[in-house]
Formats: sequence, structure tokens, C-alpha cells
Amino acid sequence: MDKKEVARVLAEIATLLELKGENPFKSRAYLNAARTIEALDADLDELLREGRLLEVENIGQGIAERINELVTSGRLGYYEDLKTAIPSGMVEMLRIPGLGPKRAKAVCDALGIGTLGELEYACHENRLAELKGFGTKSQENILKNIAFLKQFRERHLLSEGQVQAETVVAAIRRAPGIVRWSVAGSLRRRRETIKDIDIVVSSPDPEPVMFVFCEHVGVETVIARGPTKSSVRLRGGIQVDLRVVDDSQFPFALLYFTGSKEHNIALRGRALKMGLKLNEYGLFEGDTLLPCPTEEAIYERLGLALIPPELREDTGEIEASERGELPHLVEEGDLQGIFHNHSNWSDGKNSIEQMAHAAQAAGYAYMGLSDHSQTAAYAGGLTIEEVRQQQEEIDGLNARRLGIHILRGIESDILPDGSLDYPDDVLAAFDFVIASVHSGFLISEAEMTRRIVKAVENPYTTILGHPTGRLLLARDGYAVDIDQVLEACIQHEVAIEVNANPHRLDINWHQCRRAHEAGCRVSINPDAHAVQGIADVVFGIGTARRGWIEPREVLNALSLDELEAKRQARL
DNA sequence: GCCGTTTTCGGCCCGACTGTTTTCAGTCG
Repeated sequence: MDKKEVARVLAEIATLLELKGENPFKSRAYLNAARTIEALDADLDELLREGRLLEVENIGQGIAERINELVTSGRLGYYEDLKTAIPSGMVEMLRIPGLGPKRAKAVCDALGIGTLGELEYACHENRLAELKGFGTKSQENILKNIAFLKQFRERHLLSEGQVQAETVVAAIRRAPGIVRWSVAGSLRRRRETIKDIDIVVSSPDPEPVMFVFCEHVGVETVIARGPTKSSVRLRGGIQVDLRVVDDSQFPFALLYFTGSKEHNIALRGRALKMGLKLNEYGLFEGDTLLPCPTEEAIYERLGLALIPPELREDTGEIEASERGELPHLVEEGDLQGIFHNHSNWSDGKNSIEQMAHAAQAAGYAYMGLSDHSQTAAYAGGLTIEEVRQQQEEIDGLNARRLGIHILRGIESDILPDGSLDYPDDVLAAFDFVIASVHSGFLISEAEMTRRIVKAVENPYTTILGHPTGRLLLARDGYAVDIDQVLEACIQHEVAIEVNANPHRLDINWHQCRRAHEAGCRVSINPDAHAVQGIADVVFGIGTARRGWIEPREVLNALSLDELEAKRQARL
């Protein structure tokens, strides 16, 4: 049983305990343990064998025994008893905004219902409004939110949130009196998917800002409207929360609403230990506000260097900041070029020349072209003859000095046996080769790992493309042991891709962090299928930054000369 | 249920908004 599964069970126990009405701190203890286990570097089986589980933070005697039972027997009696005692529909009800554990339990107990469908029916029958603590307003809201749940997913792609946030910000920044404004929350931290959009604004007069925000054309429903805080749901289904504060409070509010929650809790704990109190309005010593004009100043007061939003997850960034050992994170400007791009030779929309012009306009010194290989017939993969023709066209374009150098590459399918899709003499003619899995996902983890490792071992492979094959909000990645893959990449000097397509973001940020710690080079690529796709690089940069990646670890932060020198050295 | 440079017991982040109340519990972030 892997760590992820153990973490999932612990987190579900936390939810079940809440629904049971247990001590909320007990529930949180399970949640903390789940988080710790999920982020654990060490091998769980090994810790268990050596009896060192108690050394792990947030794992005490009680939870250690639960984990032991779960891992050794594959079952956990305590968990199964809880599940029997609490109807699964009650857990589902927690997905309804505005319905938490207390009220979900109250509804189920009082009305004798146990599923979402029954709840919806009870609302239609007007039975909820008669319950103590509920009223017609609650009933209407619950009905509306059930309909919303059916219609929309709970989370949205970062790219979608980004576009929506930009429209809202463009509208409210025109409101009179605005001093500073920023997007906060998971969008600012560059999470790969977001639940909602948080915006923080400073102004001496909140009223006009709230007015513009709530009356903004994209708004479908106003969920809450107060003097300092309002929430709306946009037509696209995303919720936006706006907070308006006095400008002296802006950095504190921004810090607070950027989160993550875990990072905030850790920061507050740190403040408490220093005899200070931190909240969204300020940093206080007793009743005295310690003025801080910027987020940087707040961190400084807490004895820390400014922590970039992408790192704020309480996964070691506070300790690193204290020691002055924060990574120097990669930025968009560090990239000298991009490798993974498609043209209309395979399934791209634009010509090679159009793609090259767009990449040049985006400031890159080189652009790799990597159309699909012959096996990928569905995507117009190139035959050997087409490869030769395409390379001639690229040579011709380079001779015209477009202001950008085009690299002759390919995105070669990794065949079921782990070999690449062309004979060696064809592979040798490319400037670079991206090896990717595009089919045959349904094999065991061991088989997939062997298959990918074999492709990495191929002397012509430069980059391992979208290494897990996941599609965000659509498809889980195939089973693969990423640590073994990283080891192989390090050994054979292959870069692992951070595919920046907002539907992929593959590898993910946890895996980036592993690459960073293992010392594996990454390559951040747009996987562009049209000129517009080149701009997707920003999302890959966000993922890489969340994984602590520095420019020196990024293949395409190298100049063309450095790349060529590296290639020569490998041959 | 976890944790400890005040603590092995008594804390565990904390404030805004809503809907229901008539002073507050629940939910959310």
C-alpha cells in the first residue's frame, strides 16, 4: 500500500470524525497526519519495519498503530467501523457550499436521509425549511448549490482561472480610490487547478470597489456582499472572493489570502513563539501594530527572507528561509528557448515559419520543432521520408536567418517494448529527441517503468516528454515509478519534461521537487500546437517554481552554444 | 489525537459573513 492511499484513508477518517461530531482537534490530528504522510520523503514500509514511525511529525502512538494495521493487513477496522456508522451520502453532502459537517449531520439525523438525491427531494418537499437552525433561505441555497454541483466541476484549470481573474481585475481597478491590488490564493501560488479566485484590494473607501465588483458584467450570482468582503460566482462557474482593506493592511491581507492555509498556520505559530500575533490586519506586539509596508517586511520581522508565493505550502520553505537557503527560482526570462512544439507537418495548426516567428517574438533564441513520429498516425506522425523533407525545410529557414534558430527534433512515441519509433540512422539526424508515451497506458506500474526507463536509456533520447500522461480534471496518469525514472534520467543525462500545457502540467510540482532534490535536469516546454500555445510556458514555469526548480536545473535555460557543447560531449 | 525553550495537561489560527436567531453557531478561507 502506498503513501498516497494511506494518506487518503487518514484524511477520510478526519472527515468521518467531523461528521460523527467528534472532538474537532482529533479530526485535525488525522488530517495533519494525512498531510505529513503524503509529503513523506522516507519509505513508509521501511519506517514501519524499523519501528521509526513515531519519529515522524504529527504521528503519535494512536495513529502509528492505525497505520501499522492498515499497511500490514491492508485493512483498518477503525476506518471500516466509521464508514459503516456514517452514510456515504453524508460525506458527499460536504461538497455543497454552505453545508458543513454539523449541518449535514443535523439534516441526516432529523430527516432520516442519507444521500444527495434524498436531500434534494427533501428540499423540494419543503421539509428542510422547517428544521431548527434552517430556514427557507438555507433550503433555497442548498437546492441552488446541488444544481451547481451537477453542472460544474469543483475545480478549474489554472489557465481558466487566470483569464477570468484578469477580466475581473481589469474591471475593479477602474473603481475610484484604489491604491494597490493583487490576485491572491491558489492562483497566485500557481496551483495547477484552482477552486476559486481571490483578489485583495486596498482603498480608503471600499464601497465603490464592492459596487463595481458585484455589478461586473461577468457576474452570475452574488453569494455574499459585505463592507470589506464579497463573493460572486461568474458565468463560467468560478467563484471570486474580493477583500478590500486599508492600504496599511494590504500586505497582511495579501499574505493571509495568498495562503496556503498550512503556510499561514506555521507563520502564525512562529509569530506566537516570538511573542507576536499575526492576522490578516497586521503583526502585533501586544496591542501595538508593527507596521510593515510590504510582504517582504512582514517576513523580515519574523526573521525570514521573503518566500515566493509558489513555495508557501509549509513543506520546508520556512526553515529554508530562516537558514537563508531558499532556492533561486527559475523565471520566464531565464528560458533561452523551447523544445516541444508542433507544426502543421503533424497535428499542429501553424507552419514551421509561423511558429518560429511567434517563438522569436516571445523572446527565445531557439525553438525546437518536435512533430509526432510515424506510429502516431492519429496525429499525422511523420514517415522517414517526411522527416527528411521537414529537415530540409528547417535548414532552408535557418539559412534565411529569421532571428531565431530552429532545432530539428521529433516527439518520438515510446513503443510498447520501450524502443523509439525510428531506426538509429534516422534518430541520429535529429538535433534532439523527445520520447513520449502516447498509447498502451493500461499496463502494470513495473512494466510501464521498465518501458520508460528503456526509452531513457536510448542514447538518442534528449528529453522524456509528459512523463506521467495525466490530463488534469480528465484522466489520471498511468502508473509509473517516478523515482526510478528520475534515477535513469540522471544516469543517462536525459532531461525530464515539465510539460506546460495547462491541461497537463506533467510532471507535477511534487515530482519537480523530487527532481530538484535528486539532481535531475528538467526541460520546461509549451507543447504548443499553434502559435498561441507558446505562451503556455508561464504555467510550466509556475509548476517548476512550486517544485523549487532553479535556472541551473533547466535544460532550456542553456544558450544555444552551451546546448551544442553539451550535445558534442554526449556523442 | 498530537505536542512541548511557559506546558506530560491543556492547548490546538482566527476573523468575516450568513442565516438563523434575539446573541450566536456554522461555515469558509
